[in-house]
Amino acid sequence: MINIKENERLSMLNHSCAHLMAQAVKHLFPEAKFWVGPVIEEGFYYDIDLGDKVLTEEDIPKIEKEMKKLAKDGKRIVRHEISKQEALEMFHDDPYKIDLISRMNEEDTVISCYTQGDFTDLCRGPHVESVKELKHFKLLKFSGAYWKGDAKNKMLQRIYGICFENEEDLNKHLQELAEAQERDHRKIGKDLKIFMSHDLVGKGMPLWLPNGAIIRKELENYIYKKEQKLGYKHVYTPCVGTVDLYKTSGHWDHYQENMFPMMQVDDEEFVLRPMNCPHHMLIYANELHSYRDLPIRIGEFATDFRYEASGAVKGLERVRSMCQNDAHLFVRPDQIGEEFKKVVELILDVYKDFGIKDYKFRLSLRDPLDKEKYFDDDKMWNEAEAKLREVLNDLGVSYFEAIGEAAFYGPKLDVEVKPAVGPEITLSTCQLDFLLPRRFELSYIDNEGNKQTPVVLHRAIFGTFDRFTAFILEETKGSLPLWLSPIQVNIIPVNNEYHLEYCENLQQELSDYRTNLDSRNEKLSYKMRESVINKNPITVIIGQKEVDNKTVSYREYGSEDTKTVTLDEFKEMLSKRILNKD
RNA sequence: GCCGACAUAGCGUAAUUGGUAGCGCAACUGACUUGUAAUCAGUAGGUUGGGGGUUCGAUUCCCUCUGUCGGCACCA
Repeated sequence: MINIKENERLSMLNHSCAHLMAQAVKHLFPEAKFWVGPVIEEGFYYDIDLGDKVLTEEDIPKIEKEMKKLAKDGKRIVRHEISKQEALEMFHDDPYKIDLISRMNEEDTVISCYTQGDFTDLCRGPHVESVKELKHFKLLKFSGAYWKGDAKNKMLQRIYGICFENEEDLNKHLQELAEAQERDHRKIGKDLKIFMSHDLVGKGMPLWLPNGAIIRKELENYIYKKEQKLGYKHVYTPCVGTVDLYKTSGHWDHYQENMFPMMQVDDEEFVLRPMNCPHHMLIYANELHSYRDLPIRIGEFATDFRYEASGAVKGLERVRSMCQNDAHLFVRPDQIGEEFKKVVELILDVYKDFGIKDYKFRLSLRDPLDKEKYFDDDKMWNEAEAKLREVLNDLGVSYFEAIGEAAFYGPKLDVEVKPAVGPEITLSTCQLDFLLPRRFELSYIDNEGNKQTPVVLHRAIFGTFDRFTAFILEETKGSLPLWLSPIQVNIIPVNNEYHLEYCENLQQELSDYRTNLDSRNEKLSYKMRESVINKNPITVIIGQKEVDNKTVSYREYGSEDTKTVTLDEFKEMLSKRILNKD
């Protein structure tokens, strides 16, 4: 999918198109006042205050029509540079522009505006020469958006659109958007019977169907083995904890609103756990540790519950009950670099196995001005952030920094990916934490017999099994690799009367694999169609030829060729592909 | 949570300017016994998401709840 922002010409086109849209909106709704209209990866948007007018579905084509009309008039787009005083006068009746202008620094900012016909907008530019260049656009969606991105502010109306150089590019893009809907994990999850939900169970509480359960189990086995080899110790801990547990960790203060409400039982107070760090901290504290024992790596496939905002819930991607591929690494300060490196290497190793290539590392830092969210200890933060940066630079991975994205207890490295529909999500994470070990008074004994506080790395490779499954369904368009596929081999006899017995024996021979024998009284082409629709990776066809020659004929998903091999060759092919995560 | 839209059989959909709903696939029964993306015939399946209101009459109009979708905000 094209990134408009990365292309200079398209950026200019889209930004100009935002102005054209604003002009059209102003014509149709003269009371409109405009906030900002930036270019984004997906095109452009404009945030607009329309007073009491609420945009409807019917308004969008009207705006588009007006835009086309304006583009046809072909007015030139003219830049003026003005002083701050002039700008304040020019936009005196527009509180949004006044807000923007008054925050501009007169000395080092040139204030410019652009005029096209009867419409002038405050803007840095640059723009195309004339509105007549803006002919191949589409308004895509509209919604509410808080002024300045702050939920405490008034909600403005936002219209999204995209503009291209020519009609072919536009149509191609619209086609791609339609195709993205097809790979949405919610659609695939329904079609392939991977998960469901039900009103009676509740929002954001997916039910994993048998096919989904197989995928999840395979993922669990896969990562469990990897973690075992890396010295992780796996544990099981309860899904509830006392309120005091989370008061100790600090989560209660920070996330109470996003936890399921407290349960009072007799004189005790419990919550469904939203994360597992406190439980793991206490497991660490259960023993006295020598500096020689560290690092200690405690892992768990842990079900957590978070009362996510109703508007945030989405398929398996953002849920209220989830299972984390969680682990906490208790390390000495001198081990941070090495352990962190191992986690990043594990992430890269896993992504390679899954063929995930399109991701970004984000170094998530605190916002030093946000004293409310972030634990107030500059020394600790500076140390942690410097350490993390150092580790990343040593590793040589490219990353970008994001202020205000850290956890309350420390900075983190997040891996960001783009789902078929919607904004980027975090898949994997590794977080550096100097705070919780202090809160839980964790310690180890150093080589001089003194108590020291360990450092904790919180990490999740898959993130949650839920989200990872969602992502992998979209990556593969539901055509899962053999090792993950709920049904690995679908066997179709040409004729039940003559070939079924051979098929049954074959199924016996393949008992190490997940097979299905389709013995319904239907035509081969009918069953083949279904096998393809279900995205079975391998469909075996057994007819008289195979029975006579004692062979196996099979077709792979996405191919129309049939290969015929001996049973041994077939088994070897299966085991090889599964081993290679092919 | 906020703004907006939507909710018809297991799934995908049609229709009703207010007179209680059709179709395709799937399911079931029977026939057909099949060589690589749909064999034929028949049967059954709906409180039109829940509740309330307006009305002689509501699936259609209004309110409300729940859920879904697109964004915004949030995301330990």
